[in-house]
Amino acid sequence: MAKGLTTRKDDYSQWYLDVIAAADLAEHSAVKGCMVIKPTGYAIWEMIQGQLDRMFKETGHVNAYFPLFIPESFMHKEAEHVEGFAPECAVVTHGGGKKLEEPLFVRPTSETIIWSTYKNWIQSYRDLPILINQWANVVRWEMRTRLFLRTTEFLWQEGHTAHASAEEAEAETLKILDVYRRFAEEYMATPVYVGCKTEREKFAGAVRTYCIEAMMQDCKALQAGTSHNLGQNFARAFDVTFQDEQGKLQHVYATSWGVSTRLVGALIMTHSDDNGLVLPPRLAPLKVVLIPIWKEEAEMELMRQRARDLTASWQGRISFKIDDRDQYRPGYKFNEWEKKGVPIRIEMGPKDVAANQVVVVRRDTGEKIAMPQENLLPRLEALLDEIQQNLFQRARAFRDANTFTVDDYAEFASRIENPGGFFWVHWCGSEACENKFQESSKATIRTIPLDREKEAGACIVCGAPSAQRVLVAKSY
RNA sequence: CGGGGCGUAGCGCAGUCCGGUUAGCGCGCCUGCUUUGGGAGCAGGAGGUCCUGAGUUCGAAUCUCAGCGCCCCGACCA
Repeated sequence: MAKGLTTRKDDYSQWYLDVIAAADLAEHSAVKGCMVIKPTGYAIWEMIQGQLDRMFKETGHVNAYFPLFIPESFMHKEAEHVEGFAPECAVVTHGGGKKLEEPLFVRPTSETIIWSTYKNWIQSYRDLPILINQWANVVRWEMRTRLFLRTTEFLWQEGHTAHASAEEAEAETLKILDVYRRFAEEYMATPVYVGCKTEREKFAGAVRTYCIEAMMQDCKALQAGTSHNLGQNFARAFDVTFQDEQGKLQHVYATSWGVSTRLVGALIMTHSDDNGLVLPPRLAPLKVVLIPIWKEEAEMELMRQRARDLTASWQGRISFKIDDRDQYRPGYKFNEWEKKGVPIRIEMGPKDVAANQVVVVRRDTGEKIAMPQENLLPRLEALLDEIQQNLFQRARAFRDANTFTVDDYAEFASRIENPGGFFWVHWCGSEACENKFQESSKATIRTIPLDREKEAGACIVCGAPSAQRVLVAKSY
């Protein structure tokens, strides 16, 4: 293997794959389009899961689990849904050596199996709301796959809620959108734009789809999470009704929302550099690695002991590791932990022990800081916070520097190709004009923003009146 | 499904055009010694259905035919 990684400048896609290999996150499996998530990569997913799970529970949700298999007839009950998903589904036709009476779809998403179940759970407004999340795997037979960003099978969470009114469902959809935004910004240190998808881009079967969109270091957009207001579509398809307080029978209102292992890909492409993975401290499974250094064998046990003494009080307070392997030299270890994205490395050799200090190295900047050994833990915790903030600010500065406001179509078409980036443009709302964006460069409307000031203008394509700008970019 | 490329050791590759000793190189791995503050050095060693099948030939990694698989570029997508 080459000593260094492919650089982002030379070949961004190859760099992405190199980072995954160097950090030992995942590899291709024997099954086409499916990946093996290795322990180091899975640990990151567990950090993501842990925090999101807390946030879901704080907002009143509970976890449950529904089957992997969905009877074919269920898939066909919601017209738009089946049209959108059927072409990319895996279907089981045989079981126990016999052909099945009815084929079973491997879930591409669980709306249908869940709403067929909710039918039995809901009779009265008193049964509502239902606020359920499930952690699961799903399968979508994609034509082209990329590790973490798009694999045939992937891990995700999907929330499926049931409500008594359209207003309540909309409030839930937006509440989760805000959970996703907070998670992206405060934990992933990834700034996102929040907004609404166009009719063309919305989820198959939804009334409205909201999303968070992030910018990767190649200036392409990545949809990092979606929250759908499903209206009464699935309740109608599965005939799920409830009696309201007036005794009137109504169809139930629904939402669904999800984020996936794609977030690991987002993390990689937001922060990592040409030396490997860079992880935001809050999602780093391992936050500190301590590398004792010795010259002679006699020093080895001494330095190991000093390392254990130094960290004795850290147990249970911070995730750390002492790398005292004797078969590798310090330089090798420095490099290895850099590739793996550990936020803080501590070097401690005989010179440091003599000076009663350690050398602390930041992964985000490479800066080396001498720190006294006394009271080290609080200093490290403060530094982790600082790294977390720095990564967020760095990512936001990058995104802002590559986001442009444009009012002329020719200028847009030229600049989306080179240098690329995010573009705020006026759009009249017609699908014809929406398709036009794609002609120039495969760019699409990523989102109709929620949190930006409205501003009247003229559609950049046709000149018709526009009430606000939308975000256009090339995407993953 | 269209266009391109590739299957040789765990990984990356050379050898294939023009058939011929025991199939080679780098990394990694194992053993030993010397090393250890930014990817160590030396010595020894282990590891191969050359993608599969059939054919041509005295002889096939190499030539022929068929098949399988994977990767990259497009259309589909979290």
